[in-house]
Amino acid sequence: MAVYMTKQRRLLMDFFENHPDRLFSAGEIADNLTRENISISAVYRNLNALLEKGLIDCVTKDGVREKYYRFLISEECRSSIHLTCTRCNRSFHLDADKTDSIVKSALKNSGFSIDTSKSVLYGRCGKCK
Amino acid sequence: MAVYMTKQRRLLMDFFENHPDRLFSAGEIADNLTRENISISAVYRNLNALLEKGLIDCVTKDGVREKYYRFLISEECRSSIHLTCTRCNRSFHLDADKTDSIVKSALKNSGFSIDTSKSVLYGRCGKCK
DNA sequence: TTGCGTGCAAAGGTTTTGCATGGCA
DNA sequence: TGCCATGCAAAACCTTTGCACGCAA
Repeated sequence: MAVYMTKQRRLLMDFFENHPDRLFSAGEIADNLTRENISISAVYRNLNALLEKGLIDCVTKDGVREKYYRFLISEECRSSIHLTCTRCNRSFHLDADKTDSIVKSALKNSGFSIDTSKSVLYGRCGKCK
Repeated sequence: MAVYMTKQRRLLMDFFENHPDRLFSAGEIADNLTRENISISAVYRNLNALLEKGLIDCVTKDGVREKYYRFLISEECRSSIHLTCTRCNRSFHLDADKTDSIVKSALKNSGFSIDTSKSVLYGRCGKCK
């Protein structure tokens, strides 16, 4: 299936590239792009397209109904457990070796294999404490 | 504020007591109780009441809009990071000292203080592998 | 009897979808 | 030109809320 690079998809990808360290809901993204002529349905369709391609990922926040999206750039991003600040929505990463030791420990103790790309730990970052 | 033990609240508490190790969405709970005469709004209102009393907790699953609820029995349940199987929805716990070492490590490295009650790691349990 | 909890239906907010049109390759 | 993506509006989905009635204490 061919994929066209439309103005709207470009806008969305630029947006993510310019904000690599935060989570955004579809509504927030749309708000940020209102001046640029993109409909809310195009935002959602492109988010889902980028999700399928693995360029972004999607998490949910506790007690909040919206889904939140985030750009996946680095290998670190894909292989480490995310820390997300419940106040400012910024994302951090647990050390790779710390992540690794958690994964191994869960596997050894209860046979549970953690999917790091789906796992988010919530709390407060240093600035928002 | 007085609290009445109605038939519906009894049903819900019994349901959680009989399924201590899994996550359920409000819809799933309602489906399980269809024979018992309980409305979906009573399910939601009781879930929120139990939440406030701290008898259950509520987490979100990655990329899924529904909220998931779970019975909180033990101290371990409250103080350790949860592992949840994305296939069967069963819940496990990371060791208390493992949890502790993650929390300390995140704090030391990036000043991030993890809220364990809000944090869930996803993956596959031993049986669902 | 008091007032909390219920069922029902409607409203709320987020996300998806159908359809005709627009625009990339 | 072919067909993917868009915009719009409507639908779908999960959750909350208003209201009158029922029922626990």
